[in-house]
Amino acid sequence: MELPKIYDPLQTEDKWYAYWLQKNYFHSEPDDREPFTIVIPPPNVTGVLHMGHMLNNTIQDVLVRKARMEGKNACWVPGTDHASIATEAKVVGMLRERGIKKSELSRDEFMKYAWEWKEKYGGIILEQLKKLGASCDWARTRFTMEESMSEAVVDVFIDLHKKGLIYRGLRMINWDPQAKTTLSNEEVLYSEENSQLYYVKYRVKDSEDYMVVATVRPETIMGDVAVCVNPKDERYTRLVGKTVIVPLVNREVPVIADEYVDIEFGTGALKITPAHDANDYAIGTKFNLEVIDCFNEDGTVSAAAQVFIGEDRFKARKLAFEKLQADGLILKTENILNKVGRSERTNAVVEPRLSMQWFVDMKKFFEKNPQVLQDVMNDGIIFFPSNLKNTYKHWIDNVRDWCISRQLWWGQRIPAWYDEQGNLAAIARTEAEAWEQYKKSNPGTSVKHLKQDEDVVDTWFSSWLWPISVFDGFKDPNNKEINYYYPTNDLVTAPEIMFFWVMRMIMAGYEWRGEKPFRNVYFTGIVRDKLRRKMSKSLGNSPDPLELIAQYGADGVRMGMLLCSPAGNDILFDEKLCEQGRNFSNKLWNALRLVKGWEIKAGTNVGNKVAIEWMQNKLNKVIEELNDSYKDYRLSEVLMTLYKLIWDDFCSWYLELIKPDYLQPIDRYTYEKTILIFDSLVRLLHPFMPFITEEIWHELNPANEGNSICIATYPQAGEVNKQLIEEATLAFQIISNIREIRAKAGMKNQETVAVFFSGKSDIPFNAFGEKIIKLARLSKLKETDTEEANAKTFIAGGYQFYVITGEETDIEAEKVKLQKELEYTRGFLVSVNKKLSNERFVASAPPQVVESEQRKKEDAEKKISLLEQALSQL
RNA sequence: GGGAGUUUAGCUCAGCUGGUUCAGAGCAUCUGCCUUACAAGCAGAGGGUCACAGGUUCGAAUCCUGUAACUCCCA
Repeated sequence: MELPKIYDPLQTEDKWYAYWLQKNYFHSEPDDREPFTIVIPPPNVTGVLHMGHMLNNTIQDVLVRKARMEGKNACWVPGTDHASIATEAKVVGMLRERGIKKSELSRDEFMKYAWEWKEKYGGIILEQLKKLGASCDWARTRFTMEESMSEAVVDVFIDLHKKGLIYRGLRMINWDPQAKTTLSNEEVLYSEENSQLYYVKYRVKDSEDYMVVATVRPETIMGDVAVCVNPKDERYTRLVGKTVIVPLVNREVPVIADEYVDIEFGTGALKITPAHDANDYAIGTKFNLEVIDCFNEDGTVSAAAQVFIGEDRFKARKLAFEKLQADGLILKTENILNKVGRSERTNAVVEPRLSMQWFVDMKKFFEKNPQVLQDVMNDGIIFFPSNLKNTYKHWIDNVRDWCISRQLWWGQRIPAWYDEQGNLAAIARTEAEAWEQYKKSNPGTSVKHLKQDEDVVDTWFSSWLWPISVFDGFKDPNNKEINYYYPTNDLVTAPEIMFFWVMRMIMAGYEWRGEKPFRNVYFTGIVRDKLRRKMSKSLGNSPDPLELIAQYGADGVRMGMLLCSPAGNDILFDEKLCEQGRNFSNKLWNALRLVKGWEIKAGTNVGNKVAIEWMQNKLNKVIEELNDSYKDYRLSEVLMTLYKLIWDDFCSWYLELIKPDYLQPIDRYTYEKTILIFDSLVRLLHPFMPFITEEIWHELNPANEGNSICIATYPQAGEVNKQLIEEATLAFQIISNIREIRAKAGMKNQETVAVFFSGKSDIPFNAFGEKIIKLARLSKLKETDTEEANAKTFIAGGYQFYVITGEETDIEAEKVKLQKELEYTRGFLVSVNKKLSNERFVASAPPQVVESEQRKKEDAEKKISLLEQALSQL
């Protein structure tokens, strides 16, 4: 059978993925083995795979595949979240295309369309993950809006309310007066616009004095309840505590002082309109001020404003200005640039508006569950990288209550019920239950109907339950699965959602399971482009992952992503990285071609034993290093180490060492050992490059037919013969030195060269003598006690080598070279001696360090004497 | 405005509790090779005042202080 010269991932990847699914390797059921669990950070159902997902899921797959090979019961639970805002926007868009307006639909009708949309498009991203090779247990796929998970959400709401951890309160929201809907922060676009700044006189009561207040929104003057200045502002000290008269409505309001006010901006005096500005609202609350809402929901002036009633807010601005001017209260106007927020959908200027919302009382929650902070701080839950612990603490220390209601339909509807006047009547799952509750506390009520809250809960209010709810831990808190899989092992996610999601999962874990949801949290970086811009759809700077996979193979892309993505660091994505991954695949493939191309003859080539043993020892040594890196989740380091092991040690050294001459067969012993080594290498690499390793693993051994590398054993480190590794390193150094000399002398590859050596060292290289002759293409390698004339020389491992290139040696150049090395080594010796003669060093440095300095000294002295000898003989 | 973080080769990054095996890796660059596994390759080479300025120490990329630039989070 002929293997093609270039590896083609398209040929293998789909084939093996189908095979794995068919064999059900990724499915997990509780059993006696140690569990290894990861729950996927559920991607948004509206999403398509982007580079962030690629990175994140590749990392999870590496961890899961390794655990599976280690014999653990690996379970990776996939799923999606319902993303209320994004999905609702998509559904509205779909309806618009069909000529349907959301406002024409009932809630139930809308939900039908939404589910239709979800069924059609909601699974795309999961299918894409399969292309990447993700070894999820697909039978466990969950969705945050499915019935049982939604029930958990509602129950949790009710439970928190009972515990007094949920309350209803006012909050400033972004209101779109054109669409008459609330907007999330993400749906508001801010831009710099030209505005007028009006300087308005507010008369001081019972005085000829007045204050000047600068505002861009004179139409909100009717809602003013105070004027605020900075306490440090000496211009106004005399006025603090006095009363001023609000123009247009002649309301008497106090002058108050608060640090918040910027002395530099405008006149340093700020009018306080709690109903129409979030900061003003905060100050209003602090000073216990009245709230006067002077707009209706369509942006017209309300009756509460007293004047301009019914006029549009922009018209009212003009009218207010004219009236103020007529009253002689305008000092001046000024053109300024300020940030104006507009609705992403209607482009209407967003109106800050107070509205009743549901909140989770975070402070109380943390008081009840102090482990949420403590367990992270004392590494009960370990963060990678650990410096993110600071950020986590900072967040918790400065937490604000979590607003969980959203003015949308797509999501779990809030289980709150109101009477006809809009008073809260009950918190209950169903109308019947609500009714029963209400009647119990209000016997003989005249209320006829209860109405459920129109809002839904925040999507994060579903996601924070994810590690528990995917195992039905709410429905059935003591079931076999939750007891087995929870707490999960690793969570892999982006640092941006540490607060939105990670912290809240930890909260939920302690509140309802009394236990953390996961042991380790690995924070990936943000994928950026070469210009350090975040990859985003709107910038169009994100490559299509599926196209990348088509071009470089999933293995190539996985490797490209992981090669330079240390935990927590941003990764600057460059297609070149995938190219490197593809090239590596090809390298592996060609190593296979070489090995598979050999004709095998019986017997043992004793000369290869040293190479085989070296490679086995090197392998053991590297496995230890890999384990260390894995322990700290340094996956890019693991991958780089494997890359070098395979490319440099295995391909460049080992295969060249044992490779028979052209068209010559290989001995069975060497062949079999090589297959075993190769087998270990692909098993080590499998978590990173699952497809090509599966393909090669099958090619290496016909006995693997019907089996899979997915469940093959992960290689264990054996003992390491350090001496042998040192000998090999020296031999390779010698070879490289000779090659360099050959290259400089312009020798042809076929030409051989004679090499002599003298000197002694603790590290012998004779075991590799034959191999040096082979790889450096020598005619002979002999010890000598006389000086070889007309030779190029070098020193390695305490030996002096003479390479007879046949070329006239430039003695002067040779002298300069040796002199330079001699000087460097002498300088080195001086610094080492300085250290060793320093009593404080010898006394205070650890003995190991002193010992190694001693060794350095001896080596340097030896080298100096060799160099001096060589120089004197030139 | 408050907080956190980053700054090491042209690029992306390692460098754990200070000690010339600590100044590294990969990519890129340069030179020479189409040597029948691989030109998506082989063999070699060059490249850094470890952001800047002070300090602690026998010794600092590593610890401390300050400065500058950038990034992120919150307001």
